Amino acid sequence: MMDQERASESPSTPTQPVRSRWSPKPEQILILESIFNSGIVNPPKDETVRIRKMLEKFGAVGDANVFYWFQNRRSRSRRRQRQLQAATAAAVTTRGAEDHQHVTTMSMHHHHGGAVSYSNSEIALGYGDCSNSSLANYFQNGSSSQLSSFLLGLSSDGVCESNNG
Amino acid sequence: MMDQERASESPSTPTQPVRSRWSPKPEQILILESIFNSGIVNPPKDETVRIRKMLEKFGAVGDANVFYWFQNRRSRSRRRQRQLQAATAAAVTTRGAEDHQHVTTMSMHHHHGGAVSYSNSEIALGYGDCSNSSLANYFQNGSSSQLSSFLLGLSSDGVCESNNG
DNA sequence: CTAATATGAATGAAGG
DNA sequence: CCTTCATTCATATTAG
Repeated sequence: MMDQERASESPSTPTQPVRSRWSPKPEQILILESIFNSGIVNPPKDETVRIRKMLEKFGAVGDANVFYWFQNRRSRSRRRQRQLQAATAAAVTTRGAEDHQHVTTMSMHHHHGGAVSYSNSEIALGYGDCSNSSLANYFQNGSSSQLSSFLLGLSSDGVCESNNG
Repeated sequence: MMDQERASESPSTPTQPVRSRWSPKPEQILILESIFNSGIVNPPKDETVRIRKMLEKFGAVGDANVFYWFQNRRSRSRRRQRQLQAATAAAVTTRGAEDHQHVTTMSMHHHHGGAVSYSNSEIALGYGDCSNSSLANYFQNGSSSQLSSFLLGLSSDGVCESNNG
């Protein structure tokens, strides 16, 4: 379908284990999530290329990888959102029943979904991006200064910022 | 993929350790496997919800859990069959070659062949479903009558049935 | 205690 | 956009 490109790690390098699929580096993940949280959830082709070039500084990556990443990100963020809303609704519905409540709602074989305007609505919710486990201490060693530069250039809309006084 | 409802046991009960991930009860496993062996290996959303509701009678479970279960089931059933097939093929191919060949199972990213509907074709092979160890004696105590009702309602297509004289 | 295994969950990639 | 598949990660359980 949308055969954009292919990012091939160098399988010829025995120094690193061959990966059949792209594994985004922590820095790359940070960049991608930052962009996504900045409101750019569906970057056009041009933007995708720019992003890819940025990511390439931290490891091999192709336009397709970036494209897939955003596509999956959108899809899964939406799914989470729907699930949470459904769960909340169900919780309200089940008032009075102390027994089991069924958290129904899940998007599966429901062919056709309907074009929706996915703007920066569901973003900035704290389902865990900033305090991303090992990601935190990863940069404690000061591995990449370029990353910091990039991150600082982003609009701090809902982007990870320490609210520590 | 989609989010999961984190169906946890009651963390308030110190008698049992909290489970970070869903652990299907024996009855639930029986139901799931029965459904799977009935030919429903990829239940649509509606069916998934129904299944989840059924499972909920035996313990907390979410749609996502059911979805994951079927996904993993399909994937692993296939993988095992593929592995067996590969082993057989290799055995035939290596006739005359005294060299030692170890079933490396390396498939690479060689997208699927074309099979879509996995009905009761690969099922009924004896990798252990019916004679499911502890599952058998579990129900010897007559824990759930509802389960029996359900199991009897299934089409005995290739489902576990005692082939006694 | 550590290694191996089983399996629930997460994610990259692809098809439609 | 949606679903689905293959692979991988994480953890629970079991074997040594």
